[in-house]
Amino acid sequence: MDYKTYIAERLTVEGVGKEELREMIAVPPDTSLGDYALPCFRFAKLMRKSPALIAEELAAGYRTDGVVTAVSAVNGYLNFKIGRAGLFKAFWEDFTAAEQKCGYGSSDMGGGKTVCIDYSSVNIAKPFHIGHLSTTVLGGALYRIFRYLGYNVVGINHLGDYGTQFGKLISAYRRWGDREEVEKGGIHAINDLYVRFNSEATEEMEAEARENFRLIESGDREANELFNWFKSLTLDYVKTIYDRLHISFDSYLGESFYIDKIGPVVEKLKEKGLLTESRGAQVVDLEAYGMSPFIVLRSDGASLYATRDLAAAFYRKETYDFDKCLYVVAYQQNLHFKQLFKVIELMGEPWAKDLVHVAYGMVSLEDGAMSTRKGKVVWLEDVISRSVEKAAAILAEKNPDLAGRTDIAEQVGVGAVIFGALYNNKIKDIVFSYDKALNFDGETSVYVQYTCARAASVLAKLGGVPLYSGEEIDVNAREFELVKALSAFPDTVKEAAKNYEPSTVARWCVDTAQVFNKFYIDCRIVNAESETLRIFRKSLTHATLASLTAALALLGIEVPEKM
RNA sequence: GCGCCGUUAGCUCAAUUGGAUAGAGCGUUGGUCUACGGAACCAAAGGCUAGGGAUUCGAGUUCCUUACGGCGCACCA
Repeated sequence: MDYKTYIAERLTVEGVGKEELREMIAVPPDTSLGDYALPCFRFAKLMRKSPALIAEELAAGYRTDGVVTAVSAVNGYLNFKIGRAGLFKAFWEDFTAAEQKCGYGSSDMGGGKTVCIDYSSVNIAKPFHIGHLSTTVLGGALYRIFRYLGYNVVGINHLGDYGTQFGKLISAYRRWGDREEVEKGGIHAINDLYVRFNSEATEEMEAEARENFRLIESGDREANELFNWFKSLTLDYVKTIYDRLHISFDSYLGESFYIDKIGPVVEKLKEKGLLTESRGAQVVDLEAYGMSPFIVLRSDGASLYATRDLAAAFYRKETYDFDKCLYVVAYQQNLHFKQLFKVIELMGEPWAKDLVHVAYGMVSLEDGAMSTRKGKVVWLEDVISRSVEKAAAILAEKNPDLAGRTDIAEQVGVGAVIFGALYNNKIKDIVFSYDKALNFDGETSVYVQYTCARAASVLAKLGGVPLYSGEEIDVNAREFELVKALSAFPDTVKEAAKNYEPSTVARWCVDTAQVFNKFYIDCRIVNAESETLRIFRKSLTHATLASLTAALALLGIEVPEKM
């Protein structure tokens, strides 16, 4: 049991539930005040007494024991001191119990409920640029975090595989393309053709492109052969990147899949009387909600991206009966999702409230916005390979005799790219620079991995020493800090899920690594002063390594044993 | 013009969702190894939390307002 729960269960405040009390318990800014604290100000109105008096009365009424050894009332705060002896015991029980299930910090709070996560969602024929990194690693991290909390998770790559751009691509290929060149150059060769078409296109060529797209739709064999070839080249390409980033999906159903599912949804909109005609298009009027109309069908009768999203939402609800459906998409599309969710709500679907737009910030370059058409882009595979090259170079210098250097460089280099994208609040905009992306110093995954390697190295030296088995121990300040940091991990994972914010986990990794390094500097582990202490510190080191490894794994980052 | 988001140390960012003296990293300056990995650790300097108002025991956090920046606002995705 964790300390917050322990304290809450032994407190009685009239009119306040145990769960609410637990939520209110905070960690004081200074350990000398106490280890946990309950601010009593909120009770003042209810009880018609001053917070200071309430805190004093609660302090007087609290029975201390071996776990909570002292309570004190200071300025309206009720402060609790946790007994240093026996402190580790409680943590260790939690830790080992969880280790035997799915790992420390895991939980069954999801109860098998389903969460759909729409993320990464690549466009056919377009290479990955740095702007795609956020949705990919954010989605991947949320996927693993929810799974760790006992949810059934469905990862969906909503492929952009429908639209006139594919007609353009076919036109471009037929004009300038060459089978061998495309096979050799892969997706970048395709992209070059597309870029060229956009810069050289005349009215005539645009018309031809529209015709080519119509051919794809109507099932023309040659057009579809070409399109499917582009599609498979794209999927092969993105899978190599997903493999390196440790990302996977349960579904690759793209926009084209929903074309024949649009009809019934449009019918339903009609039935509900939501569809009106405006400027020749079929729309849902959202003026009453301060939004522009949601266009369902264009004036030529064709569907739009929004229509396919609508059909996809219904399909997902029917197929997976999700408890939540997340869309990990940049905030650029705030309005689109607000409209989409509102339309579903207006259709009378109660699950409209379970749709969540997980919005994140935009990436730009130091000299402005990226532009594929202008060729002003940073490709993701370049960033990854430069990061891995840098890791390899440092490894060759610092640890030239290390076995398996190639794999370790991959773990370190790729980890740095992922971690960099997950460390800050997702809503923040990012100005990409290689300097920052390839930074291995300070608050980085490299620091955390290095800390793990240190821990692993110590553990290797302690092979024969048993793990902790319940002895009473005096815990010093450094050790205590570490136990406290480790104890915070389960709540950290839950908070990350609640706010759809993996950075919470990334922050915890760095904080905990810092605390461990201080402990490591100040406390002898291998040559501890006594056997009891050696067992205890080994166990603490073991728990740190296991927790950090689990936390990084949630983010998609591996931990090398040596580096 | 309207809407949404952002603004915290020189730079990049945190802040337990309204709590006690706003914390880290980078950079700068100065230190620490005859102990387990120096990709480490310690210390110093650096803040009117963009400006102004309001709410209350208490505001970086909530509300109003101004400024600056980003994004969006009808048949692209």
